[in-house]
Amino acid sequence: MKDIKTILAERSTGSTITAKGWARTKRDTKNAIFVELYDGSCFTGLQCVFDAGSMSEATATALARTTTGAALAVTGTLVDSPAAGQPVELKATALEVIGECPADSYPLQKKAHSLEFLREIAHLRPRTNTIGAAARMRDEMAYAVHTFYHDRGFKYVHTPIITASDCEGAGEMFQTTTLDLDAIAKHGGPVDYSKDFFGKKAFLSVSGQLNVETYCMALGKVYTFGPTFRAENSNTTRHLAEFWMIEPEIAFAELPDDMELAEDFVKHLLSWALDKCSEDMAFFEKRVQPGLIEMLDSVRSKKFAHMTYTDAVAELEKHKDSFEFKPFWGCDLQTEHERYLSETVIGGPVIVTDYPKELKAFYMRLNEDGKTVRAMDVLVPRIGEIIGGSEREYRYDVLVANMKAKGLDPAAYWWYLDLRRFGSAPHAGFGLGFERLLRYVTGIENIRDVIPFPRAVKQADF
RNA sequence: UCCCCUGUAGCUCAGUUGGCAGAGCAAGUGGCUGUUAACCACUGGGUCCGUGGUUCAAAUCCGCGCGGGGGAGCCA
Repeated sequence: MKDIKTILAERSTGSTITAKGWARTKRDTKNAIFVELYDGSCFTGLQCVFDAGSMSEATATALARTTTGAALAVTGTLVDSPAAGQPVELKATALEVIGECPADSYPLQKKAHSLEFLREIAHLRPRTNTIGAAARMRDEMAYAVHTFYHDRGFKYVHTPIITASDCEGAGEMFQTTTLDLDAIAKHGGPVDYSKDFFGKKAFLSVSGQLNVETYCMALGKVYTFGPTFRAENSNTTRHLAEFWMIEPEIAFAELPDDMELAEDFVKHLLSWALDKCSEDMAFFEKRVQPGLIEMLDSVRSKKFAHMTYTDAVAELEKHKDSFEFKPFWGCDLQTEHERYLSETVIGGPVIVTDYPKELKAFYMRLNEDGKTVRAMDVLVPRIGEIIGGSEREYRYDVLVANMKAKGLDPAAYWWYLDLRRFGSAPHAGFGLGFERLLRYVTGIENIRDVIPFPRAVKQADF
């Protein structure tokens, strides 16, 4: 059996085919009944036409049971469509209702639903145009990620999801345990983690970076792409408690190499979306965010601007009246600052580099000035920060000093420090939030609508 | 964690100064010479989020609770 994407692509008119899928809509006229069949293989459905005058009684009965959402098998002849709207259609001769879908209780109707409502029926929402298209785009973008790195000789490394070290202090962590918390609560005594599964405290990973650096120092060019967990109490359209992150790491590389990789990567992903997902992208353009395609197209053809943090702050200080938080050297760039830089100052993507060391993580390479580190953030219009990365500190003594300055115990990072003791080399990498990329590409505002089952504060249903 | 908005039919929302619960879409029925989120007509459909209070009278005003959304912070 061919899926609808194949049927529509082949257009083998005159052939007899059976298509299986679900009814999106049924439209009645006196002489003909139209059923739009979709199977998820592509955005467009297959129009099935039933001749009211010549259909069998069995088909008429099945048609009466056909409602929005019903699972169907339709057999007929593929013909050129006499009407506008679709090049071919299925002139149906037989219809089987595989699974009924009672119209009076089925939550999805042939009308537009709000994304808020659809979140409450996450098990049914992939059947809608918007969420279905987002799901196909998610698949394509994941494939594009692997294609990009594989074609460049990067090795895909699976870093652990469970970790016993508070890696980079990148955020609040979820603790994992097999201890009986109810029993411990009854006793009221201190918790003995030596009796826990790993013999010590364990958490879900907030980043694969530290682990992937070990393989970077062995395989040269590596990346991770996996789930990441942050237990932060944040309730926004761009945060999840469980999200997917891509983290490449390249050996014998410095910050300019890292920036070049990030730019190539973003452009590869945008090109993939625009060139290979045009049908779904056309839907996002039409129904989700008009202007989306032109905006993405301009980004992929434009050289990313570069700017140091110091220059960025100087630029922001010229317009300080337009900000709630007044910018000054040493301040963390607020969302309003980031968007102003990319949207107003540059009018496109901009990479901001060389941030004050106090603002960034311990593993970033210290500059000669002793005040800034070789960090980079890629800022894009509408979204703000989409990539954060840096050249890593590969000098043992400087790294240890950085850790101490940030109140970290070097002994806890003994294996990470070993990378600097044995054959250390400059290396760099970055992290890209996969769902943030999907927000950017699809135009869907809320991050909870670009992941099948969102996990956020007080939200772990389905 | 902080600030703001919001909760009324299956969905999206209106509801005036506190005075009989409304519309569009969806559903059901009928019509329509090929429809494209079809169209036209009719019909059915309500714990006004919950709870306590003010009042002759509360969807409407007040307190508390719960849910949803947006923004900030944190970050990817």
